[in-house]
Amino acid sequence: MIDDDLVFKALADPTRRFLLDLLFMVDGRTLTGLESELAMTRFGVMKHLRVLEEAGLVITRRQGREKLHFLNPVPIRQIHDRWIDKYTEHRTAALLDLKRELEEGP
Amino acid sequence: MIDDDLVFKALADPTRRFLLDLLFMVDGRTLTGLESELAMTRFGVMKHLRVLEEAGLVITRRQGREKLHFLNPVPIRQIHDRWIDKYTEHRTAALLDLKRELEEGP
DNA sequence: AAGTTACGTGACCCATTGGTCACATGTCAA
DNA sequence: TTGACATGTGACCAATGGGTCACGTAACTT
Repeated sequence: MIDDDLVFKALADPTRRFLLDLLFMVDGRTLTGLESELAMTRFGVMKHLRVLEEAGLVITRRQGREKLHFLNPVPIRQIHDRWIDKYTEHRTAALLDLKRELEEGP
Repeated sequence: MIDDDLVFKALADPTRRFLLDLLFMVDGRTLTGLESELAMTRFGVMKHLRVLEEAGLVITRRQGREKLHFLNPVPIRQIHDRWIDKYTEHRTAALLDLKRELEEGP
């Protein structure tokens, strides 16, 4: 009941979700590299990355004077498993596939 | 980029997550019924349910003077699909199964 | 050694949010 | 129709959180 709070709080901000999107596309990026994609100061980005790291959504590795950031998908999967049991999983996924199909057209 | 923000903001609060847990166990509950399980005023619970409803995580149906609340798992599944692609899904799920097994013991 | 690059810390300001209360509306039962 | 029950609204207060800045440390380069 404690550490999952960090995960949800971390995901609550759109900037942090965008950072996860960036890492989802290209993993192992550096702070200044990520900063260049955002309309924000380096300090703001650093704060957000720190929140993501403390939540376990981002894993870091130091390399010289650089700090590399990697996306960790495990907490995301845990969110899924909390409110979707194995029986309704197929149903929900099928519903979403149908929804996407209808929105995208033929 | 707009309505998914409501979902994540809604999930950011522990009380609201607990409300989802309650609905995950017993669906279709009423406001006063949910209030009795929380150490909070009815107004606080009402506010939280409103946030969940606007996010689409809870679907409601009026029945006389009562308002029934149901859990909607679709947005949860969408979160999952955003950062876990189909290729790493099995790997992540297997990793979590292993983690649970180790924590629960033999 | 000196300059440059990359990351880090603490304090500060403004906006948002969780929670409560006084008050109000609608609905069922006798 | 009177009273009890279930839900709603608006204002209000304290606390949290996003963003910036001045300043500081560590590492690569020449």
